[in-house]
Amino acid sequence: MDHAPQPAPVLARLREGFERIALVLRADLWSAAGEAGLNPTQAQVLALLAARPAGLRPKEIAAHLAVTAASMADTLSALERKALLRRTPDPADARAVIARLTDGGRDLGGRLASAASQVTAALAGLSANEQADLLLAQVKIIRTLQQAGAIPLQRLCVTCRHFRPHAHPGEANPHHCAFVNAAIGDRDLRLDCGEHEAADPAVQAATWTAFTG
Amino acid sequence: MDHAPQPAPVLARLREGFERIALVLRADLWSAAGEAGLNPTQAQVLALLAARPAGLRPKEIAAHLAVTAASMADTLSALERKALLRRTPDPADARAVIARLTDGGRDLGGRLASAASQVTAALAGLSANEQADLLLAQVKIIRTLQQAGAIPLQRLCVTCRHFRPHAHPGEANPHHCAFVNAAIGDRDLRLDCGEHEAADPAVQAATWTAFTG
DNA sequence: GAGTTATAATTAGGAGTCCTATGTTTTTAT
DNA sequence: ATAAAAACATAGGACTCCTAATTATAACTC
Repeated sequence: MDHAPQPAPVLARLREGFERIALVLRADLWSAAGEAGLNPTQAQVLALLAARPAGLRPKEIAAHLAVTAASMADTLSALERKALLRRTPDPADARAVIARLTDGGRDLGGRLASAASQVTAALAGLSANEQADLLLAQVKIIRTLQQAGAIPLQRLCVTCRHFRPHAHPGEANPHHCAFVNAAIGDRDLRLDCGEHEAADPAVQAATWTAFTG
Repeated sequence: MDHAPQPAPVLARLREGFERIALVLRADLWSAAGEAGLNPTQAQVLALLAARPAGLRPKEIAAHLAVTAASMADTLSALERKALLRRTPDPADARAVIARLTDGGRDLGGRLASAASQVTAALAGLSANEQADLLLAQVKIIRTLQQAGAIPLQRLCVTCRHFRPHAHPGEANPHHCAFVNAAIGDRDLRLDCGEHEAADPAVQAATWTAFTG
């Protein structure tokens, strides 16, 4: 009869795994940002806005990074001081503001978004199939989080009106993106596509069924 | 001829996925910690030490959480002020100190480690197979990070001298843990086992080959 | 064994995140 | 028209997190 300590349930261990990896991501961010004279939060804002040429409102940025709007105001002021970002009035709403990167900010943000990372290096050790499965799992998790309201709307292929799941059954790249008019596979799925256009809720549900079915 | 923007390579998108999930983890940590009057860093220390009854040195804690020893001294002082932690001299080294949780700290740390989380809820939406595959991918990533020196030594099954990969070939739980003397499957792999004892490097390599091969 | 170098921890000083609460302005609802 | 709601900013405060310097001990080197 064994009396081993009770192992944590699998869900808790999976969360633990994400937490371990998250710590490395944060460390990577510190080193990449530090070289540019920034801190992690500033770097995250830059990387986010580099993918959003039209800019975002402070409130939206705060939601994406899971901080309050007041905290984000601090960070935006810091970035504005460094001439990496500009806040301009929103013509559509006189209360609001749009935060956009300056040319320098866009440069730096792009570099940060594609900076080398120890996590990226570790991911390279997985096989192509493992990478595809992992991306698929991430898409499922992120979609669930989005549906639960835990994160703002994400620009995922699987919620996009251009996405046609299993349009090419049996082939290596079974899905299709009507925007680029090309066949794509699981490993090509995007998490933040600049061309994303949200499909109708009903269409999204049907797409999801077809995608996972 | 299409001129769509170049999609980020799959490794960058996988990292992006981890970053999204990491943000939710951080938000979860804020809410769980906030109810206890703590902040995320303090909560992480508590959760880490709750699994280490023997305590850890400040330097080790700092390495686990990827901050400097100086920063960790701040946090340990804060926790000591709240009577959740005590620092005692290390008998083996008069320069050093051992940080251990008080009874109250252990209580709280245990509760934080198993607190509800939006990520856990999202993970519940994956099938049992997907969960096992995801855990397996995490183990591979974490082991690679460990080997690269990006994170301190982790107490993984796959580096433990009690672990016998594929000791029961063909069965649902093919592996075996000699410590608890029980068959275990991929979904039972632990990331921070209290009973972990590191195997010899040569044995670790052989175990890994047998495990993945 | 004496002297040098390395290590563990902390403190000091400063920048900056991040919170809650409050205030200001504009929009929307009644 | 008035009230309620929303977007942003500021104020005040706790605390993280960094680098650099300090103290004490340990571990080498000759």
